[in-house]
Amino acid sequence: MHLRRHSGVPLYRQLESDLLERMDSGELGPGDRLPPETELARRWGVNRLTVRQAVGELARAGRVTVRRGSGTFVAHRPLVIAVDLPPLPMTEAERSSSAAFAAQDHDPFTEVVLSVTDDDRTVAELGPDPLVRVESVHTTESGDPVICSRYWLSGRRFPGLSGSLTDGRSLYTALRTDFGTRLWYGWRSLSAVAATAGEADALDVVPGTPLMLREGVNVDETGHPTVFLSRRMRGDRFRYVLRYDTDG
Amino acid sequence: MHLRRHSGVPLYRQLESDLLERMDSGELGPGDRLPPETELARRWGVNRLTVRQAVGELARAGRVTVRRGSGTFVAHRPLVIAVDLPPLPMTEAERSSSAAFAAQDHDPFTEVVLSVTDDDRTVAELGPDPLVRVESVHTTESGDPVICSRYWLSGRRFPGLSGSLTDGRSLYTALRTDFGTRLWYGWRSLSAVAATAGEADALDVVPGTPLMLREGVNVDETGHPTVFLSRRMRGDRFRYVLRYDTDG
DNA sequence: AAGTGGTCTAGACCACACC
DNA sequence: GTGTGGTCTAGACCACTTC
Repeated sequence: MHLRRHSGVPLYRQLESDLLERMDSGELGPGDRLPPETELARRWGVNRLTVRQAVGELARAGRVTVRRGSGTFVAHRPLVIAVDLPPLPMTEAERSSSAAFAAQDHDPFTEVVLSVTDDDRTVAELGPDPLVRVESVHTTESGDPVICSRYWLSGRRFPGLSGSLTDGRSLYTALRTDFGTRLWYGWRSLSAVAATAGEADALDVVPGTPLMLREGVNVDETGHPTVFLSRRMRGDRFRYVLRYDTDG
Repeated sequence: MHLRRHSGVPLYRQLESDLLERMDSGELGPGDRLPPETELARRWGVNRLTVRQAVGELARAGRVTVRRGSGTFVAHRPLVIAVDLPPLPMTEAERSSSAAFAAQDHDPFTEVVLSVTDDDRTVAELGPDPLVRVESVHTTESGDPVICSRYWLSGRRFPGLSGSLTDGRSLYTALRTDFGTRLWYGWRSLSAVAATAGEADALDVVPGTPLMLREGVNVDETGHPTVFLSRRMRGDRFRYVLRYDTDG
């Protein structure tokens, strides 16, 4: 690996990427100890503080575990503990996402589609079709970006989707009016993650800021999984509330 | 304000506390610009990097907004957007929290009570009684601390609670066996926050790591709010799953 | 004792925002 | 242009873990 100085990409981000690649390729496995910071600095020809900045980002992202006096270790693949809530009644996806903001008399967000791109990634949930990825940012009335979303859909089922999204319509509106597809909630999951550099940029926060990650699948009328979505919300701006009936 | 060097408390934490106090006292109000980093460094007699470390923590915690080239500003009180889920049936708090881990045949966590202390704080939700605060840490079978919890209860209603918790019993067990109180879910909320220094220490992560914050109230048989709880879970280890019935 | 990460300094240059 | 935060360096000392 070689570092490119003055390339516009900070050195510590390049180091971070390098370490991530090594972890993803298996060169560095879970439980392995990283070389000491002084050694990494020497090997890369950078200052130790620069190394520390890279390692700090990885630590907040949960990819490494730092143990003072002992070393920095590749984190084990997290054993994710899924907490299942009781099944909820299936509701129409678009309508109920607005209905959730009961106190408002209109949608408090402006959604702007940033890009519609072909994606070679496939999502098992949606089958083997080539996917189209839609990226958008939601902004409050006062102009703060607070949500960034990614949607994946079958490119085969929704040909020419990008043309439907150029006039500022939301994805769900386009799917209903141009393709006659109405969507319903399939499942949702909630967790907490650190903002990457790109997400931090879009949401106007510093990298590492806690975001609430909401992933899920929307299904069509026949129950077929149709849209996979991944939404990140500023953790300090959103709160999911579960109320329990106290009549029992 | 004066800084104490070599006091065991890092300088940047002292700066952080000082800025927080000024924000909480109203001396620095929402939207106000902080003095430039160079000015803060000069005024406090520390290096600019030390100031930056303090400001970085505040930024990840959402207390300040950093704008490159323009300044650092006190964040506005976040307009929290509450997303209400449909009401769920009230269930017994202890039983269903274990039942949520359906795949397991036993509770996968060990809960250790760290402290039981009187607290002059009051929680409106629980009434005017003086409160007792219980702190605990939950550990997985492999020994990883993954949850830290705080509970607040009426000290008047549960006198001598600390004596009931010394033998390793869980709070709910103690309340049932020693006080005859069974608890039920009232409400819960979910959001994402940054780990403070203390939480980071308890959960073996670096400060600023995203945690899932779950707050709520448990009620007794009569529906009376009885326990306020605040639980922080490692964001990379927990995932809440909501399933929707697809039979409709 | 040796090695690790944690904190802190002094100084430099750069990119961006605002006037 | 001036001022702001963003990045980076060289060097130092400390606290903790491990042997």
